[in-house]
Amino acid sequence: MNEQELEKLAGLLKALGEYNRLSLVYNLCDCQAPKNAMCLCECCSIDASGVSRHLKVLAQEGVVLSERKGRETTYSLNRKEVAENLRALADKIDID
Amino acid sequence: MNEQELEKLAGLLKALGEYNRLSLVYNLCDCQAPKNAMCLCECCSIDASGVSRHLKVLAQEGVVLSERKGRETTYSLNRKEVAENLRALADKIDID
DNA sequence: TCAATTATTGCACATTTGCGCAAATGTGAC
DNA sequence: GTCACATTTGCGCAAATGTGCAATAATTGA
Repeated sequence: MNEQELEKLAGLLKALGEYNRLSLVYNLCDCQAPKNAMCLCECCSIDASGVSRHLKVLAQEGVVLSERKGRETTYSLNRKEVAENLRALADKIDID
Repeated sequence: MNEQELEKLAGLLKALGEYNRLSLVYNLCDCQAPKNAMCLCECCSIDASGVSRHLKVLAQEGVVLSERKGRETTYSLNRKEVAENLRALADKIDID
C-alpha cells in the first residue's frame, strides 16, 4: 500500500467517520432505488444545505454516486467499491 | 443500529480516517509483538507528542490496546473487534 | 412568463483538529 | 538519589470542519 492509496483510504474512512454522513449512508443502505436529497434530509438533524454538502463529500470520496434527474439529484451507494475497501482493510488488520 | 452504536462506529471510522493514524495502524498490522511508541514514531512524519496523541485517540476508540511495560507503553491492534466492525459495515452496505 | 420545487453556494461563526515545542511525568538503571 | 530514556501534557497557532441562514441557480409545470 503506497502513500497515495493510503491517503485515499483515509479519505474514504474520514468521509464515513462523521455522524450525519454515516447516517446518510445507512439510510441509503436500505433503499434499492436512488434517493434524492430532500428525502435523505429527513434522516438528518441538519438543514438541506448541510445535507447537500455532506453528500458532496461522500460523492467526492466515491461513497455515493449522484445523478442529476431534472430538478433533483438522486444518490445511490457505490456499494461494491466501498465494501471492497472496507473488507480489504479488515483483512489486512485481521486475516481470518 | 441505534444512535449510540452509529456514533460509536463513526468514532471508529473517524479515528481510522486520518492519514498518520492510519499509517500507525498499517504499521501495527504487520507486527506480531506489540510495539512501543518510539518504534511507531519512525513510520510517521510527526514528532513523538503527535504520535502519542494519535495513539491515545486510537486507544480511546478501541482500535489499539495499550499496555504499560516499565518505562515504555506498547501498542497492539485490537484486531478482532476492528475487523468485525469493518466487515459488519461492509456487509450492511453490500451483502454479497 | 411566472411560480414552485429542488439543490447548491456564499458568508459568517464556533468548534475541532493536527501539529511542534518545551516542560512535566513516569520508570528503570546505576 | 541522580541520570537517562520513554511518554505525556500544556500551550499556542493555523487550518479544517460542521452548521445555519440567506441568496442564488437549475429545472419543471401551469
